[in-house]
Formats: sequence, structure tokens, C-alpha cells
Amino acid sequence: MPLLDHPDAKAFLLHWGEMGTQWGVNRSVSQVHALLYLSHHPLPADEIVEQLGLARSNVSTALKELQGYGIVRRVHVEGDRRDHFLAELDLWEMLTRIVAERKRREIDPTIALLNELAQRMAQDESAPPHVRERITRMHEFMSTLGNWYEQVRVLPKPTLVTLMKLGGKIARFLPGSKDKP
Amino acid sequence: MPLLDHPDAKAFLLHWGEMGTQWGVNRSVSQVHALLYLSHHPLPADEIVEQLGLARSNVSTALKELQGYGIVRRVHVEGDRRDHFLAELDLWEMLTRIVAERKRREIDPTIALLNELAQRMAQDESAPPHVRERITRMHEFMSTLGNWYEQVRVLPKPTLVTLMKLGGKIARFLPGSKDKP
DNA sequence: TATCAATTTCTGTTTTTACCGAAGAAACTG
DNA sequence: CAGTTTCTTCGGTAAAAACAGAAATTGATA
Repeated sequence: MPLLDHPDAKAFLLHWGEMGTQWGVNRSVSQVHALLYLSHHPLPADEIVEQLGLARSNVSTALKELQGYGIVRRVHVEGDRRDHFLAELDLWEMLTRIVAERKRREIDPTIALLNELAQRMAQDESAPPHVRERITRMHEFMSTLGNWYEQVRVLPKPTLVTLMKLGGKIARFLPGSKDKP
Repeated sequence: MPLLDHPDAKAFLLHWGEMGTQWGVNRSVSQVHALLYLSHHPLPADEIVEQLGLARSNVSTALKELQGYGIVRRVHVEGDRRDHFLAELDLWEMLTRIVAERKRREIDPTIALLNELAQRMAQDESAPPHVRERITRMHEFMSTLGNWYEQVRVLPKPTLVTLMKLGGKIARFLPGSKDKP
């Protein structure tokens, strides 16, 4: 019995699909992801095609994309020659992988470009000073964020969870703070 | 002399425009933003039209959108009847506003939906247990992140900067850590 | 290594989104 | 209050993205 017969499951899937489009991911990709996330066993491509009513080729592309993010993986199912696909169920893991991949694809190249522009403009007499300064600022800003992220991402997961639970209280532990608990 | 005559300024603007599309913002909007960010004085809509070669109407829409994010504001220029527009130059401020607005537009409604679905399924005998559990998990996860964000966003900016500079070292200050500096 | 199922790539079509120009509304000037 | 100027809204069109189906490739099995 198809998973999506249940109206709430379907509602989730449709909403997830729309969310995707708002963040620059195509609807098929995010729908496939939603379906796999809700499924309790790995699904072969065919079944995804059936349940979502997408073209086979489309599903293939979506799966490849999701594997690129590292949030879906291929698994072998005993006695079946077809590939089956399984979504990452640990949501924290899922999030960190998506963020890591988007940084790699979009943020890192942007920082690289800004670096190049800033360096070239530093030598360039004809460059308007405001423009030079603002591009440099943007470069510094994004680099700072990037470096922060690289440091935080390697912290052990339990540490991250602790930090998350602390929320705003984290400020109390800062060196200069008079407001210890 | 038009700002975009300089090739590096233009490169920035074009890249920024593409970045936008990748994150679900239309190209015109992000280009207008880039132009205002690089400009050292407020620009009237006409001039944006001229420099970017967009339709007047399009620029109007883009400006409205950017004002919706709170990263561009209208200013009055002495002796000119037209509205002029100015981009937020503090990049930290810019980022927090964008994040706040996207949360408001996309994350909050998602959490609301997940909440609704989770609640309904809790009563619903026909709901497959896996589905119920996974939707509930997703709801909890996003709520946790949302609450964390709400706490952190209200911290004073200097505190945030300190936290950012600490990077991974923040872990040293956690209660259980043996690894004090 | 030949066969066949499964998967991916390619190409043309459909759907969606972005965008322009025209018309309307609002704000200001003399 | 008539005439301008500026700004926004709307409907149609152009551009881009998503998608389906056919063709090609891969890879497992015997």
C-alpha cells in the first residue's frame, strides 16, 4: 500500500517539494527526498516513479543530486538486482551535509572570486576607492564566516548539541562576562 | 561615470546576480542589491534602470523586495523629488536581516505545518507509525533550531562577534570541558 | 563474452518564472 | 486644479527550468 495514500504524508511531501523550490532546489529532487525520508525501507527507482508520478529519467537525476549532497545512499537489497535508495534519517547529520555541500558549491567559489577581485583592485589605480573597499569588506566578511564554520563543523556532535541547547546562555561563559550562572 | 564601467565591479555584480538565483532570489533583485551595495551614494530608480538595463517596472519590484528584507531603504535627497535608495552597508546587519526574513517566510510556516500534521497524526489510528514518528522528529528538530536561533539573534552584536571570533575554541568554555585555555 | 535488466544521458516539449511595456495611480508643482 | 513627474500594477511575451520519452550505456549474471 502506497505511503502517500495517507493525506498527512502527502501534505508533508508537497510542502517539502515547495520548500525546495524556494531554496533553489528543484521540486522533483525535494519530493524524492521527502518520500525516501518517510519510507521505512529502501526504495528502488521504479517505485519512486510510481508513487510520485515522475519520469524515470527525472527520478534518476534527483537521486544523483541527493547522493551528491550525501543525504541519500544506495543500498543493496537481498535478492533484488536493482539499486535501492535510503535517506539519511539523522536530521542533524542531514542538515550539516546540506550546509557543507552548499558552502562548497556556492560560498567557496564566491570567496575565491572576491579574493581575486580584491587583490586585483588593490593594484589598480583606476578602481574607485569605494568599490575597492566594499568588495574587500565583503571578502573579509565571507571569509570570516567561512572560517568560523570550518572550525565549528569539526566539533564533536555532542558538543554541538550542548551548544545548541545552551542557546543564548552561551554568552554567560564568555571570558569577559560578569553574569556567570 | 557609471560605476559598472569598471570590470571588477561588473564581475561582482554579475556573480552576485547568479548567487541570487541559486538561492531562490531572482537575478534582477540581487543585481539591484549589488549595484546599491557598491554605490557610494543613494541611487534613484531611473539610474538603476540605466546602469543595469532593466525595465523600470522590474526595478520597482526589486526595490520593494529588497526593502521587504530590510537591506535597502528609501532616502530623501535634498532638491530631488525622486526617491533614492541606499543599501545596508553593515554586512553583519545585512546577513541577520536576510536570515530573519527567510525564517519568517519559509521556516516558520513549515514548523507550523509540521506541528499540525504531528498533532493530527498522534490521534489518527490509520497513520503509519514510521511516518508519524518521522514527521514528529522533523518537527522537533526544526523547532529546536528555531528556538536556538531566536535566542541567539537577540544577543548584542559585540557578543556575537566575540563568539564568532572564538570559533571552535568556544567548546573550551563549556561546563564539562577539561580543556580550559 | 553475450545477454538482459537497470540506469543514465540526450533531445524535444511543456510548464514555470522573469521580465518588459503600457496603462493607471499617486505625489508634487506652478 | 491642471499639468507633470514618479511610482506601481497588470497582461502578455520571452527566457529558463523542469520534465517525459527515446536512445545509449553500464554492469551483473551465466
